[in-house]
Amino acid sequence: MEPVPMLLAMTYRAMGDQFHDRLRQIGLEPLRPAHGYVFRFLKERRATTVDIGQHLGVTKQAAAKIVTELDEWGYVLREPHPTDKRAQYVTLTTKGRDYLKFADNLWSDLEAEMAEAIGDDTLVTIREGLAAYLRHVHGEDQPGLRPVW
Amino acid sequence: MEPVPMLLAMTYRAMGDQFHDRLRQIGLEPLRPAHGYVFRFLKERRATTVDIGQHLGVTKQAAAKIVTELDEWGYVLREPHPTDKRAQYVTLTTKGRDYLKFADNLWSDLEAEMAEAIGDDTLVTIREGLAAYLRHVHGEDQPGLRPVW
DNA sequence: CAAAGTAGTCAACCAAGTTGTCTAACCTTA
DNA sequence: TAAGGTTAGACAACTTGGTTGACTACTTTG
Repeated sequence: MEPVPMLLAMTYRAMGDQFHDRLRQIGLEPLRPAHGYVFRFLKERRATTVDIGQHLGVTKQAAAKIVTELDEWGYVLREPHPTDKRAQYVTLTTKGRDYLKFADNLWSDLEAEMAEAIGDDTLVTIREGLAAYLRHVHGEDQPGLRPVW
Repeated sequence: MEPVPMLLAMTYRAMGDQFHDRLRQIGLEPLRPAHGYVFRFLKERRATTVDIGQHLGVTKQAAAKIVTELDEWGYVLREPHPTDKRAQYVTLTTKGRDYLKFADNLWSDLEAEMAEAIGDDTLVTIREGLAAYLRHVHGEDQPGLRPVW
């Protein structure tokens, strides 16, 4: 019997590959997973580079590289922090929000197909089961998002 | 609602981190995931470097590096292929088998804890659900194992 | 107000992959 | 059975995406 993490890794890759394929099929430039996760993070809150690094589970330097890329490509911009002169808030541009919206739709499609393949209730159970495990292991604070192969 | 792949990635990492921590707590040198996956692959079959690369989802050159490491560390050895003079079979040494056995016990422990945290039946559903999805997407041939961050 | 801590940047480095090239051996197939 | 295409493995150069370390400017705390 295969260990659960292998199943997780394979499924992660399978879904990611499909996502990636369809994105470029449509002609939208396929960013890396990290970029998408940054968008999603910024959608809900204002955040500094350090915050982003923490969320992704990488160093602030690595996060800074990603933010710089996204900035150059026009998906985010940096604005001065209102009270802390060292810091900057990174925020989504309209282009960034549009990309996220589009990607979310694509994810929905993929999940719908998954639900069709394995059953709606099964998918719900997977979702909730994994979430529950993460809460159990990590309590409140989010774990690193990056898989570390 | 978070996309499923994020949950997969976070869970993969959470379990992997725990595994890693306990391994070194015990004093056993913690190899990388790829090494463990190679052991598991070799347990069941004789395989060449190319086979291993395919299984992991990397190029044969990348696989060759891993095999060389494992060889130097004494976990595997290469023996001549009986009929094909170009090829070599990679096989587990006793040290390799011992490591695998140990790691498997550790995985069992972790899964048992997971089962306790989220319920036995939930874990079974996750297992079978993911496996079913993979069959649905990939048919018979195994997908690449490496997550590709 | 001094000391310790933090955000961001720069630079050097490293790990783990990639592509490309080559040789020797293998597999048609005509 | 020779010829042309394919394959296993090795070697080398390179790319990617991270790391650690050092430093400045600013902030927080005692």
